[in-house]
Amino acid sequence: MRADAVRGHLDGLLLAVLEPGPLHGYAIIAAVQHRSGGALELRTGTIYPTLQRMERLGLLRSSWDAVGERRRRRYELTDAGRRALADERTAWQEFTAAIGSVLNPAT
Amino acid sequence: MRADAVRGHLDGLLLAVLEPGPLHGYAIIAAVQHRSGGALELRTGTIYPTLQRMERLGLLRSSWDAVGERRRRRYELTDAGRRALADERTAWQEFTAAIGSVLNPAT
DNA sequence: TGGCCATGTCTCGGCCTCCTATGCATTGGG
DNA sequence: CCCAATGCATAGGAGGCCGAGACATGGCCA
Repeated sequence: MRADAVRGHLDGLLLAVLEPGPLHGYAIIAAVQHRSGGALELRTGTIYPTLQRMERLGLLRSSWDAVGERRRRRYELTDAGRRALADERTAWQEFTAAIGSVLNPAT
Repeated sequence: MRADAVRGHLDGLLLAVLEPGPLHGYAIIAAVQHRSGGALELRTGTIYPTLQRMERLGLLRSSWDAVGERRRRRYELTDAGRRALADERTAWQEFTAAIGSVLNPAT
């Protein structure tokens, strides 16, 4: 599948994989890949700016997580993020219904 | 719904509405809007360059259709276009399965 | 012990694709 | 008589993801 097919749905993906609990960037990529059955391979150049933007919007909260000398940034959902995730799920339903009914008309 | 949400799926939409028979540009927009239940409103600035590109690719064939003094360009699928439509439908299934399983995990 | 790969975060430029705005022509209605 | 709807077309702009690369740590293996 074209890797950039996630365009417009990236926020929902990130919110969804963060729903069960906090993750850091690399783990987010792995979680998306795992939950999509290997189909979606996000790039670091894609998600880091997006995570920062989502934090600016108040959907995520981040903190540094020290693992020995190594540090990694741990992202977790805010309440606004959970609401945004619900909205993304609704929008996804409407989106697939709209495109799907054009692509495969019921008639 | 965000109007530019069709990004990446526009070709499939156009191929799909042309499947039953030839249409001209304005009618294509109306067909997409109708079949999507009013959710998808494409713009002329979006579809005309796309139709030209798809014709260059051999997916469509066009001819001038005279209605009195007015002329309009009638687009129809080629065999390659029908194959491309089948591919788009397969890709759509894989796409929705991938995003959907991340957004709403079975577990 | 030295090097390489995996892990991990981050930035910048580029490009694809769709949008907005605009122009132009014909036809019909108020 | 003018404006709206129909109809085609182009140009410029912008958003969002990608590719490439920089940089640092830690583990493995020769």
